[in-house]
Amino acid sequence: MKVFEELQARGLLAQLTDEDEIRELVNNGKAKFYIGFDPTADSLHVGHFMALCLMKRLQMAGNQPFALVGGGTGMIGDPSGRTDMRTMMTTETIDHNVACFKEQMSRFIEFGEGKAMLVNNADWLRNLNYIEFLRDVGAHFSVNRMLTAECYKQRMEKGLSFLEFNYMIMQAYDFMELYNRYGCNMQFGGDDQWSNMLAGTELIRRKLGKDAYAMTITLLLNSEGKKMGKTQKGAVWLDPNKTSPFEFYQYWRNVSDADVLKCLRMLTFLPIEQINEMDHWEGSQLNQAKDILAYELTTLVHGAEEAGKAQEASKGLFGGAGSLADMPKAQLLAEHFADGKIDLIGVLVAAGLVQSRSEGRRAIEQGGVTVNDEKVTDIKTTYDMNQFDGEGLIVKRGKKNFKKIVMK
RNA sequence: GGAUGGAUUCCCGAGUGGCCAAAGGGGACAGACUGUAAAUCUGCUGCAAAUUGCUUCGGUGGUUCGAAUCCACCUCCAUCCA
Repeated sequence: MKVFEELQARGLLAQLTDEDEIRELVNNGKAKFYIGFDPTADSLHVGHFMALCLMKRLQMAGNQPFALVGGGTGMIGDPSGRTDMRTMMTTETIDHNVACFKEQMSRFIEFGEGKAMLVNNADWLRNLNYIEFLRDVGAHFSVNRMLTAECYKQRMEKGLSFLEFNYMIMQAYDFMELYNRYGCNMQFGGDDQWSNMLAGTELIRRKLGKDAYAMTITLLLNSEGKKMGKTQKGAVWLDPNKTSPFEFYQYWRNVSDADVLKCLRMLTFLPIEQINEMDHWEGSQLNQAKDILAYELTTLVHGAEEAGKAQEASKGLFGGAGSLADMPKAQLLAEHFADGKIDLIGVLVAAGLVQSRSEGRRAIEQGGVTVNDEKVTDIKTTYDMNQFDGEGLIVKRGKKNFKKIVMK
């Protein structure tokens, strides 16, 4: 199976400008394509991960990828798929985020001579001359047409600033710039980028009279139609300091039944045949599929060692077997104690298991807290300092939040 | 620049002088049931030294014994006119 068919079989492809042409180039390793990443935070997240995997797959098939970080477009903010305005970031923040992106990306993609290339659109966007740019590029865009683009629809309700309205033009200009500089004639990206990408192919056709292609990958939505990789606390990050390997593992371990196979297909590098086998799995057997998914993804992002630890810790806590050595820990300091004692609420707060003492009180009163597997319902329970010596205590809030508490 | 409507807790949204830490819904969290899933049911959802106290209804000042609610000014948003 060639790479294009592989992508198709995994359900990754959403929209294409010219299927035959793209298949031809991609399958023969002749494509030069780019994917853009706007530095909206100081770490990549799961959405970016899909795009990076796509890059990797295509690179393995001999194509040349360009990873474009948006040091310039980040100054504008993409209105696509948003109902509210993006907060404006300072140049310092953007540059910092760009640096973080670069570092994380180089762990997934091989950069270097003849391999993948990393470019930053700040290099050509930040110094544009307004008047020249308007005459040169702006003249080729019809506002009437832009307004009909899907990515602006939602914003027509809530309001759209002129700043953000220009985002599409910037992205189109990027595409043309990469075409001119490197002969890059393909752009891939998330499906929400479709109209921005089309703007690029059209600009290239009008300005240069050349053909360029665009292809989008399916957005990873869960069975409820929400973007995956987001939790209530925010995105699932690839940076281990923002989302620990254990949390990362748990996120995928907990996806709903309806989404496991889709995630395996779209996110992992397991052979498609092997995944199709799992299609017959039902009921509790699907639990195994979730374990495979979680392990595979954690390995890809954090390495086999961390994935193994996360898996062991999970089994220890949920399955009985396995090791508890690598479960999340929290340390208490002497200053947490008064007269050598600390109450349970204080422990919960200090360990970060609850946000406030009120929340801790509630959790205990509702029977949601266990210490070393024993339910504690008295909010006045206190502990001595020496109880946290050695192995310490395992404190659990709810079914899935726990920490091993030890003394510093 | 002009006219009108609006800003309430994580989100939507009720509340137009005291009975308001603020209805209802969603989400989140906890419990039961389960397979670390979904669905369902129950509880809970500002903070704390916790039958009490403190801080909160865009901002600042004012009226009042008392303000989310009334007044003034300001900021932001939407719609229409230019």
